[in-house]
Amino acid sequence: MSTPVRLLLADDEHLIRGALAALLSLEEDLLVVAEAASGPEALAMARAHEPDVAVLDLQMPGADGVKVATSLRTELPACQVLIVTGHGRPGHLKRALAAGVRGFVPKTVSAQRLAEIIRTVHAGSRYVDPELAADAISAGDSPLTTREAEVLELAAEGAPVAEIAERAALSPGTVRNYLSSAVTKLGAENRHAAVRLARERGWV
Amino acid sequence: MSTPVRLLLADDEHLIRGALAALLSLEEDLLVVAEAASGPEALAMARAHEPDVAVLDLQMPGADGVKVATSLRTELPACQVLIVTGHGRPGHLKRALAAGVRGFVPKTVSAQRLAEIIRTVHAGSRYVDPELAADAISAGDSPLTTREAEVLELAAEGAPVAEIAERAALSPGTVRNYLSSAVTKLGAENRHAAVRLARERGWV
DNA sequence: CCGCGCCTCTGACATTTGTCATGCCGGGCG
DNA sequence: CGCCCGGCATGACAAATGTCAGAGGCGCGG
Repeated sequence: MSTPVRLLLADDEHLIRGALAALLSLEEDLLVVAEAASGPEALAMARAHEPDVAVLDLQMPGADGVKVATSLRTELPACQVLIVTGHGRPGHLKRALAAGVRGFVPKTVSAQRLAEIIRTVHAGSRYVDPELAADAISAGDSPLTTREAEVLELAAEGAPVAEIAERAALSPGTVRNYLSSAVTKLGAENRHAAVRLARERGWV
Repeated sequence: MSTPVRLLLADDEHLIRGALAALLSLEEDLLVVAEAASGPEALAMARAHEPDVAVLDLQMPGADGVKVATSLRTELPACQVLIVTGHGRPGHLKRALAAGVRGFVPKTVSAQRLAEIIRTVHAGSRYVDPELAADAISAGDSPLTTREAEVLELAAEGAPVAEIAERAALSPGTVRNYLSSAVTKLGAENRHAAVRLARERGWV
């Protein structure tokens, strides 16, 4: 155990981040070199400190964990990314993995486990929480086409068809068609239930 | 400082709870005597250990922090309740205060501050995060009547009017009237936007 | 006691949806 | 090359929603 693993912690909740930093610092082979409270800040900190492992919260102001991971992938290829999340939605895991994230764990793990996982990730292996993985597999891939997902996303705010049509530069009729097919594919009662379902599965 | 303040920590995120317990234990006058990961568990722990202060997360499985606080109020009047929350919605604060909660803080505070606030609450004072308080004041009271809120809540899942009517034991026409008046009061485009608004303000 | 606000319902109407059939275009694939 | 799929659109019809007017009952405060 020569040089310690240099960590970047990013989470918008001060309480959590501070507590985490303190706990991880107790581990002799881990060293927290930077902390951030938002996506952009995390990126800046990473550039400045070049950590070995970045522990990112999935939901942060500015840019979410996956977006930050994507940027890091090209800017600091040597830095492994580990995503920590409160409520893990299946789709997020998929997106994260696609972005080159090496680890994905829920906040329900203990600090002990997290430390181990950080070491695992730093060693070059991947680690995905078994339960989240199972969810992701059972949820399967999104059956929605690009446009269907796009329209569904716009519908999420409860906007009427006319507004969605305008914002998506589509005819109102087309919007209704997409909405309709999305609703059918998801087996939902109506567009709003469809939005809920798609959200739950992380497809939007 | 003769006897330490006995604490109950309740949060469904292991990582946070553990980290918090460790950090707060560093304070000489604070002692974590029990931990819980859900509403019911928190209640059981409180009964078993009779803590001086209960630090509860707002969102927990089973029963949320406010519900737990309400129960504690009658069962353990000596136990002061402090609510910690991730995203503080104005309405929640109001509900919490009405339930006899003594403190309400966002997770963005530092552990240091939290320790101080715990002491404040234990001493019998109240503490509410200034920013959340400002939000709550500017958001004002809910303009919705009991039934309007009730119906809106049922509508939140995207259920059709017929189902809402059945679940609320009302006639479909009445449901539509309530929905309509709620939508007007909130200045929303339609029921779904109304649900979003009411949620943001913590009125549902 | 009277009025007011809330709860409840009905009926009617305009508008917004959901659903379906149908058509055109363009890109990939056997 | 021909076919199918996805994107895009129209038109038409049925069903769900939003909006209004009106009306009876109940409880509370002036």
